[in-house]
Amino acid sequence: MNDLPRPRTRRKDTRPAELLAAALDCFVEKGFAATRMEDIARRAGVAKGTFYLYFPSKDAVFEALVRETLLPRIATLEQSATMAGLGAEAKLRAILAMLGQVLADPKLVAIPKLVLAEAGNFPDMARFYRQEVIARGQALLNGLFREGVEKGEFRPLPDLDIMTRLFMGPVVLTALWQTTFAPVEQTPMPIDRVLSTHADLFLTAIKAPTGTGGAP
Amino acid sequence: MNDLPRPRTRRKDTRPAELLAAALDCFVEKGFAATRMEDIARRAGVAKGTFYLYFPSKDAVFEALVRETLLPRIATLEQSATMAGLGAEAKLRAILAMLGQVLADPKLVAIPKLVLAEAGNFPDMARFYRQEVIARGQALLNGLFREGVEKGEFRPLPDLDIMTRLFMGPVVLTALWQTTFAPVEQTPMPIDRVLSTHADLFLTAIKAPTGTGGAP
Amino acid sequence: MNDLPRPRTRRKDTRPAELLAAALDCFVEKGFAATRMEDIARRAGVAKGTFYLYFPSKDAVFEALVRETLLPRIATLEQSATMAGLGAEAKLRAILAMLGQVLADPKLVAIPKLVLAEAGNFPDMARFYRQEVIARGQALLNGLFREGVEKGEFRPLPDLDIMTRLFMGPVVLTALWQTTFAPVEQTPMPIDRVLSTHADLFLTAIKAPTGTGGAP
Amino acid sequence: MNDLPRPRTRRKDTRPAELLAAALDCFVEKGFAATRMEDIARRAGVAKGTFYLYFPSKDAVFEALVRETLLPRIATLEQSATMAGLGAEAKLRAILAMLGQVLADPKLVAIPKLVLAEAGNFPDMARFYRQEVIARGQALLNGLFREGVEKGEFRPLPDLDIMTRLFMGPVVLTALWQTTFAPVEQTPMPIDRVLSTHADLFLTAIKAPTGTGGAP
DNA sequence: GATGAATGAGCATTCATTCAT
DNA sequence: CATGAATGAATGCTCATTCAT
Repeated sequence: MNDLPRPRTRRKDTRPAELLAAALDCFVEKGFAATRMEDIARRAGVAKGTFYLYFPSKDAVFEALVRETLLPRIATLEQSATMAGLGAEAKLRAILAMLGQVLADPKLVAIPKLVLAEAGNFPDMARFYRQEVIARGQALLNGLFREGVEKGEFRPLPDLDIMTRLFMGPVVLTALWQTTFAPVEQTPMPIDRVLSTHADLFLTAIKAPTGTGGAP
Repeated sequence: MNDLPRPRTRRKDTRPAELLAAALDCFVEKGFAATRMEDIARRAGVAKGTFYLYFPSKDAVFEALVRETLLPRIATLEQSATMAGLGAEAKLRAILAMLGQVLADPKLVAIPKLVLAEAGNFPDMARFYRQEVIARGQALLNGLFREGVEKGEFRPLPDLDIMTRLFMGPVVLTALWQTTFAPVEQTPMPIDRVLSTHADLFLTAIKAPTGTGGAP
Repeated sequence: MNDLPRPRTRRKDTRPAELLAAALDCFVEKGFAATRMEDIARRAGVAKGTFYLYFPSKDAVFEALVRETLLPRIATLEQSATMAGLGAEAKLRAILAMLGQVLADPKLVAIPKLVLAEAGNFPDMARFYRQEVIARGQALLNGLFREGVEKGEFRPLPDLDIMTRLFMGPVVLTALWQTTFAPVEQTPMPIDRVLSTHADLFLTAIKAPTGTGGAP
Repeated sequence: MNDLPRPRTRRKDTRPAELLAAALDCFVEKGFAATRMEDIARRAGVAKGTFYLYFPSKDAVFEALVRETLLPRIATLEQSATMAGLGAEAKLRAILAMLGQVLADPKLVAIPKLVLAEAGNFPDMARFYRQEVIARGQALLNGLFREGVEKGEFRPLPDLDIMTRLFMGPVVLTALWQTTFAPVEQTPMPIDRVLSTHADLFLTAIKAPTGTGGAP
């Protein structure tokens, strides 16, 4: 059909990103295993062989995808946690708001899901994700909870790790929902309301009793 | 040749279950795509061809697996919710305890994860899971929350669906953790403590204020 | 064309030999690298996949070919050398005659040539050939030369290894000729005459002077 | 980027030779099939595309290699045979000495071996080699044997072609050894001793009986 | 001339599925 | 019923060759 041999455009520098984007699209649609190299190539508008000029194997594409896409995101999150103005509560709410934005972007949510789905076949990547993404997120949140407790914002919290997990639970559930059922759903999940309700409930439960104010 | 005379037990009736069990084992270990029919057959102790006497295709095995394994579990959960003695709180705690037991069994948690991972390739199954598992679970929990509110146990809850999601968040997170990182982890997650802390926090936040004022 | 789906004959035991024969044919015709698995399969009258039921890889076919075909031949040679009746000369002539028969069979000569051609890409096989074929041949011939010297048949021979090489030289040349140029040649090389002339010349040169001295 | 300004020496004339040299290196190391155009190009210090400015295809490189490298060598040999001073024996020994030098150079021996290995895939080249190299060598040697017989140096030799082959046998064997097993061998073959012993034996066998002449 | 990014036909290998026994 | 040898479409990857720069 496409008789014209396609201009064979030369753009060594932008190619990797284009290819990763195409790969992500495919992985999101069909999963890693069901995606053929040719799918990715075609979607990127190049020939099959071109892919191998930039990535040595199908696995490598996946790893690059995780590395390139997740790391910057985490860094952003860490920075924003530091800069935030005042209380731990405010910071937690800010983080939840940010996560809400991530959750709204199907492509971004897709990557963690891919990692989960393929963890068994890519143990190295699971480890990488565990250490570079989850561990850093945990440290960030643990720190905020500790800060809140120390400043008297929160009541004493016996196990920070558990708090972190409970805090992230609804985020994870929402992420999964978005990637799995949202396409088939008629009424979309109101991400922001879920997360803000979560913040309200969760903070209510851990906040130090306010003006418990015994009078003299 | 046939050293062990392998009684070739005519157990046409138990076969499907055995095959499904073998399939589950394989899927859990290597994922759906990476599991070969031969793996399943060998694990079940039958020949490759035998499989096709009971299931028409690899996909069919997967679907049967989900159907057969999840439905009974849900039924159990629904029943237990009905029978439970008294308050909504008690029922919610009981459900959480049950889920804790499910979470402790790697095989059981594996199935939802498989569904998630393969939802893209098996839209029918995703729909099935959405309707038969999730929807029913949602209805169950929504009912309990409504009951709690009506009986005055809980304070007014504007959006029951959201409550249900927040309630399930930590359960989902734990499930994912168990199937994905637990194998690589040195210190296991204390499922029960996570869930009981969750119950405490969550219920604290939604319970109706107790000593409401009391007049002298 | 072949609409009838071919009876899918079952013959697990004869297959490997058939496949090796087909592979040898192909390798002889086109060399190892230029032979496609499909060529071999088609020539053996099976489907491509069937090959992998019996050999794990293309390389493995080659190795099996060398092992299966050469070893028995060497064993035969060794035995015949032992049994031979009397003098070293007679045994050497007998060996040459045997080799002449091998040389007349294009398939048999083809294997050593393949080994030579692919030695660079299959160092293991080169080593195997060096040790199992050449070393054993050398030992055999060295022994015969030593025997001849000790019995007074031959004059003292300072370096047996060199004798062995000189003895084998014309055999090797002939082998190469057969596999390389014979197909393109109009007048075939008279193998037997070459070898018998070789025997005459070579033995003339190493035989102990007969009428040793004797004074009148 | 282009750190070394690589003078881009306009040496259009020396290029082909350089490329052939690089190609030979590669072919020797890995064989024809396993050598990639990129290997050759890199070794020659040029870009892949540059190769195609000088040779139309990979096959062409091979053919050029054989043509360019072998022909001069043969010419040298022919000349030296003519010029040599006196007897046929001396000339034969001289030729053997020359061949010994060729045999000591791995690169030179590699070419005939490549021809042998690829004869099946390059019938034209095989024919070329047969006619331009082998036939001329045969003619040369046949001539020397005839000369020796006519001059009474050698005893009558019924079939000169066969003599030539027997004469070349050990040379061929040595060549093969050098290219195939020498790299893996601990004790190298003493080429010169093999060839000089060969000369001694062979000439002993064909020389006319010397002054057998008992006087009356 | 020289480059090297791009191409796509080609090949080894895998695996779900079939069917003669 | 059960088997497992046979099948062949499908897929990841390679590499000779082209051509815009």
